[in-house]
Amino acid sequence: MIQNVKGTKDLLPEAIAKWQYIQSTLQKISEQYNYEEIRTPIFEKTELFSRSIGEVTDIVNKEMYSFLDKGEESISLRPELTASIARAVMQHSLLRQNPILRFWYFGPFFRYEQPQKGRQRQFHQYGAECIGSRYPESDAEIIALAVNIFNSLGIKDFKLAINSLGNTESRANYRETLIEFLKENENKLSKESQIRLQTNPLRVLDSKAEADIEILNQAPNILNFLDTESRNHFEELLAILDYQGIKYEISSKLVRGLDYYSHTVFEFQSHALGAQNAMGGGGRYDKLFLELGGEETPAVGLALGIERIILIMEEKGLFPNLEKKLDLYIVSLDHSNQKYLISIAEKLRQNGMAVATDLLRRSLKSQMREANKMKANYLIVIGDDEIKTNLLTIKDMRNGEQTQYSLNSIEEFFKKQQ
RNA sequence: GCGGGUAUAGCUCAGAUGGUAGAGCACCAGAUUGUGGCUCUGGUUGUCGCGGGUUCGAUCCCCGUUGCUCGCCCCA
Repeated sequence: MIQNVKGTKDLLPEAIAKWQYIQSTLQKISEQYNYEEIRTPIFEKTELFSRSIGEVTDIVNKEMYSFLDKGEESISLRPELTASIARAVMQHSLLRQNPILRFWYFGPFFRYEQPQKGRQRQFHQYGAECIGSRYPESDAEIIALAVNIFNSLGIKDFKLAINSLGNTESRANYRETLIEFLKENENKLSKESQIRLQTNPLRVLDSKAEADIEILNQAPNILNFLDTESRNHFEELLAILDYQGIKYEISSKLVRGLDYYSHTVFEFQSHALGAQNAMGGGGRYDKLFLELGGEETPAVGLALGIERIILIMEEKGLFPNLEKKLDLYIVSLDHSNQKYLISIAEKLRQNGMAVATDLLRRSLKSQMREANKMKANYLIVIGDDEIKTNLLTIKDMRNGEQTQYSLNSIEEFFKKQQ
């Protein structure tokens, strides 16, 4: 039997109810913050991602689904959306019409990795991007948006880790000092970290190897290298968060994997997840537009992992009762009445009711069982008596009460119910 | 790319020192041929992941392989 591709999942109807619940919350909160939905293509030219995310990052190096199309052009399934949004903003000159843009998105993303808990090859992200402001108010808005989403979903048990990488200059200064420090301790570092020392030294800070952590405790702190501008930005942001009562933890070793971040970086972490404890994260990317060949444009963004949020919500029992109820099930005693039954079902659907009927010519008992299983509120019975008298028997499935009505008065009856 | 665990009915799982398999749930039908839920009765479903080896005989032992899963790396 042909099976789904490794790292992908089918979303069966039971799961869909949860997804719709989450999506409607995401849309509602996004709109409250005046963010507008944006949808860009599932695939882009590979170059867009390699230039933005960074050539040496794992995402670009080994995790992208890339292929040559029939025009011999290298195409990649999107591993994230920030680059696509930047591309769309530049391509349509959106900033000429509006100095500030607020977008949100929801959709599938693709990375070729070994699947494990909370990590798939096709996964889904919600994200928000605030483009055009260099001020910390925009960082704070993005963070508050995320906090509000978690609140609305009932997720309370999480940690907001926050750090500043500073601007290009202070980041470069720190990088040099860090390399010097790491080289002194190179032989004590893990193999992974020794490699990263060459390719992307800042990310050595992220290492989870115990030996590395001990060494890193002695490492220079990035926050001591922020210049005045960078420090002001960070402190102003923290002051806004304090004022809003948003709790955070400054973690000077938080360095996110994408190259384009500068100044603020942050991550939402939860213990409910396994090893993949980040349920969302983001940061400021003031240099991204420049890297992509556009004008320098300050921006800050955020992404949440939907599968991880669902894992947390399932574990904590945060989903409300999402059971769907059916308005009405129509049963017939004799299959020769099918045409009549169908015409009544159609009529009531046109009045806005959700109506189901039996398609297997089953016994009355079986039809009733199915109506019960579908949680139908009402049942209409059609038999010879009903046809003779031109009345319909309607039963309230919740209390078992049964009455007879003409078709017209049934329509009236259901109008009142709605 | 690397390491651990695991694979038996649609689902969750039992099983025997090797003699070709069960339970619960689900599903279907029935319990006064015009009435569901609770209860009761009956019923359907498996190449015991796949390939090879040992054996009179393998779902069980051995080897290989694949899927799933958890972890490393990295990320959401």
